[in-house]
Amino acid sequence: MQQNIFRKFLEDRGWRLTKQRNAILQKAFSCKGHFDPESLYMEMRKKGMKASRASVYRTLNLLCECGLVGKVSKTEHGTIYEHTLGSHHDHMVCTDCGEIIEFYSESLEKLQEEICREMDFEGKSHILEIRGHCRHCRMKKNVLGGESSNG
Amino acid sequence: MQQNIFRKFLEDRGWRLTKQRNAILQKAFSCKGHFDPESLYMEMRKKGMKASRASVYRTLNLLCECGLVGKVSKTEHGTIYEHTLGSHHDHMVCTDCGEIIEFYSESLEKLQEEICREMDFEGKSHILEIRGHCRHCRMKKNVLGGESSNG
DNA sequence: GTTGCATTGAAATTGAGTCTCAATCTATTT
DNA sequence: AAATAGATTGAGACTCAATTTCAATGCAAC
Repeated sequence: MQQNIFRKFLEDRGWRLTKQRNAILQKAFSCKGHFDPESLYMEMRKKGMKASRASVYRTLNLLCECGLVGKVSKTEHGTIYEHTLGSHHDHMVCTDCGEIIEFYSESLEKLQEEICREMDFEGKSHILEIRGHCRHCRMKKNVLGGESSNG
Repeated sequence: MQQNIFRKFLEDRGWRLTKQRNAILQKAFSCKGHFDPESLYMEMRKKGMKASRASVYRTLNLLCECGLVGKVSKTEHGTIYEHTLGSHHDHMVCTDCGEIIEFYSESLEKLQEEICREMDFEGKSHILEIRGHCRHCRMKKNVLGGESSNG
């Protein structure tokens, strides 16, 4: 369980799992998929869980270090995080509605390993973001635009 | 040539290819590989090409829109750009020395297209960043650390 | 030359993220 | 229980990339 992992990570450094750190951890893991520090901070305030903005950022960095959460991507409006207890996956981002779709492809992973070998690069991790349009937005566009391409 | 592409892009909108915009375009394309707005701005100042910071950022956004340059990644120290007249490629980033190595794999492109088809996602572009250690840094580490693993 | 925009640059502003530092907490020792 | 030591916190200051503002300027068309 993530709490124990985090506690161990902290104790190894002579640090403690404080109320605030635990609250932030819980909140981060209560999010369905992805989250950003600012929203997390705001939601915690709303729900009366007290932790300062500084603590949120500090703790998220710690959680990154111990691998419990990861940075998905940096947008205009800050860093997007996700919790990474599940298996590794990549992302498709709909540039219309912002939806983030997770996917995983064994072949893709294997292929990247192979490429790294070929290039004599020691790959440790990767971020793949495919940008485009999700089915939902494509359909919406067809309805609104009414473009019936003859081709 | 990039100047004509940019001019056309601007004229389509009733805008002009001004001295500043052209200077920024030239400077961006004179960079070998990757560049960031701040360095570009500073180098332009040094060489006496006058354009304000605002114009640099504004023009880079325009160049992005018309596809002549692209954002490679967002780092702690700002956005990294590249000019994209060459063919598409992906990046390996050495987390030790920061070197960015470009690579291209037809199979990788094909595989991604296939995955998009499977997921019913209309992929328009992608950003793949493999993070790890370049050969150079790996060798340096071996020399310094002297870790002769017996395994 | 005047009208109408586009453009520019200096400076102000925004906003994410980090840092500072005095106050507080917690475990341990005496 | 008091003292000690170090970790932790939060408010707010700060940094820095990037954007916005706005008055001044440029440029084309009439």
